[in-house]
Amino acid sequence: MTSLNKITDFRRPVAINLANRTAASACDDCGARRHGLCDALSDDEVGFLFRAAQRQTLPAGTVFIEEGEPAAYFYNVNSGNVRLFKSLPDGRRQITGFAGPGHFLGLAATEKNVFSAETMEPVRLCRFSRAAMLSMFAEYPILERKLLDVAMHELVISQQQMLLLGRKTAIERIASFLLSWAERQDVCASGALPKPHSSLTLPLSRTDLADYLGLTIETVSRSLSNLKREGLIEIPNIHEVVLLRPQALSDIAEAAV
Amino acid sequence: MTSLNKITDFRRPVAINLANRTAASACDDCGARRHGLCDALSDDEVGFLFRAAQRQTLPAGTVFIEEGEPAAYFYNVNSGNVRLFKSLPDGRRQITGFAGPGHFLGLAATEKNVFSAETMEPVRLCRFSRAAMLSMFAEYPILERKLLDVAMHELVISQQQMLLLGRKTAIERIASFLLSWAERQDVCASGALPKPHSSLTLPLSRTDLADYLGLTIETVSRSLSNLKREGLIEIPNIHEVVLLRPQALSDIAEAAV
DNA sequence: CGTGACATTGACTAGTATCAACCAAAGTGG
DNA sequence: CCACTTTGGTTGATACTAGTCAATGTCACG
Repeated sequence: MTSLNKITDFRRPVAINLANRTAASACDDCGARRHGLCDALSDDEVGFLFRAAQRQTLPAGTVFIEEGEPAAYFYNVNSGNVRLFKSLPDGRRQITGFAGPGHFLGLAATEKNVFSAETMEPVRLCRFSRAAMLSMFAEYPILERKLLDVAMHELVISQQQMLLLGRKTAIERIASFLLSWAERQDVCASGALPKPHSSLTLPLSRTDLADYLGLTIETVSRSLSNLKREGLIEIPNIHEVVLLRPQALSDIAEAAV
Repeated sequence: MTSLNKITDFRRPVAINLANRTAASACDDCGARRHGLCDALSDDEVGFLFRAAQRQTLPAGTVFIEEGEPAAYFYNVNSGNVRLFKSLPDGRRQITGFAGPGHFLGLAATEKNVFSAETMEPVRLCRFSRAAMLSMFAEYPILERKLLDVAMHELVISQQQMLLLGRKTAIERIASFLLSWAERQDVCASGALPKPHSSLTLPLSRTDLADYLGLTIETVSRSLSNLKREGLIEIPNIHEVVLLRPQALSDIAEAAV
């Protein structure tokens, strides 16, 4: 079914040497194989990507895209989480989003990067040069279609976030975040509320949360404490939150009247 | 300017096709013919679009896309300006952007509209059904690529706006807005500041401005007054602002240290 | 067991929202 | 043509949310 022989006949580009693995099997082990761009592709198509990509493994806290620098590469996250952000000269920071396995980075890139990206934990990713992207588009137009889908989805998220940042109160922002994060984690049915007592893991620090929601860490902490005091959530530990009354959270998040 | 410039170059020699003369000449008069999607197309291609489109003329204040309603159509603005926004049940509103001639609407659409659109003045637009869009994509894949560019540019804008809404003070938001609006108006070289005394027209009410910048009309008014008092701007009348010291405005907008 | 990083809580402040008065321009109708 | 109303904008007084500054708490780690 797949033309593995042909694929492995070709010489691989530099990057990390994956020794005696074939492209397809290497990608099979990848956290992104069934997500995002790669999910749109067949095994031999993904093999093409594999050969076009340079694979990288980065330690936590690495800034691998820097706002203002020439935008040389596109990235696809294989494992680990990444924060995307913009900064002001005086240090104020706004996190514009998070990217996990399968997420494609570089959509909002012009000649210069317009945002920065930093690993939140050890991260593996595939890196593509501009030229590689070109040839991939030429070879597999479906990628373009897929990227358009991704971009449109990003736009939807962005607009939600603009509403949150521009018009919601602190407690509403926290409630909104908890619900959206639960959805992201559960991949539950669209629109459905997470079931009560569903526990979610926050790989984010309070600082990240604050910079994502346009608040300070103190306000984030206080808001979470309020929700706890009101019995809407439980906080077993710093990186875990249990949603006790998702409906009540939703009422707060959407400012139900 | 737009993101994938190097990848997507749509300029083509203009070829007059007699078969589509009607369409081509009709579109020639259109404010959008040399912008956005239509700019990517030759005359006969645009003729195809012309036949696929339903043309509408709407009075000021018409909400023609409503958040939550089934997303049946895509739109291309021909003349006039449109505001895009999201609302909370209690009436709070966040304007997520404005669309003028040549702007394509519907990028952030899933099955349901995720935002609303309202005409700010009399508006003419081309309306496409979902089916029409699909057939257009099939016929002219270049459209998809162009849409990707548009979407990517929108993403860049969105991220800037998130930084503004999440982290900037009132006065910084106003300064940022004035500069970006001047750029939009002048279509000046990227990064260049508008020259002093360049006058800009704001077709927006203070309410629109407030809902776009995540402020109240009072704060907008006060911030403008402050800038006037400090001699950075002049306000000949409600809908006109003269930038006296763009550099000073820029220092405020970007929080220069 | 001490140290440092991160989180929570408290006291106070600042910036923006709210409420209200006032103003100017643009209708509207006698 | 001129009062009267309406609409949108500005300005002032006050309230309140979230920010700032500071002390305390918690946990992981050497």
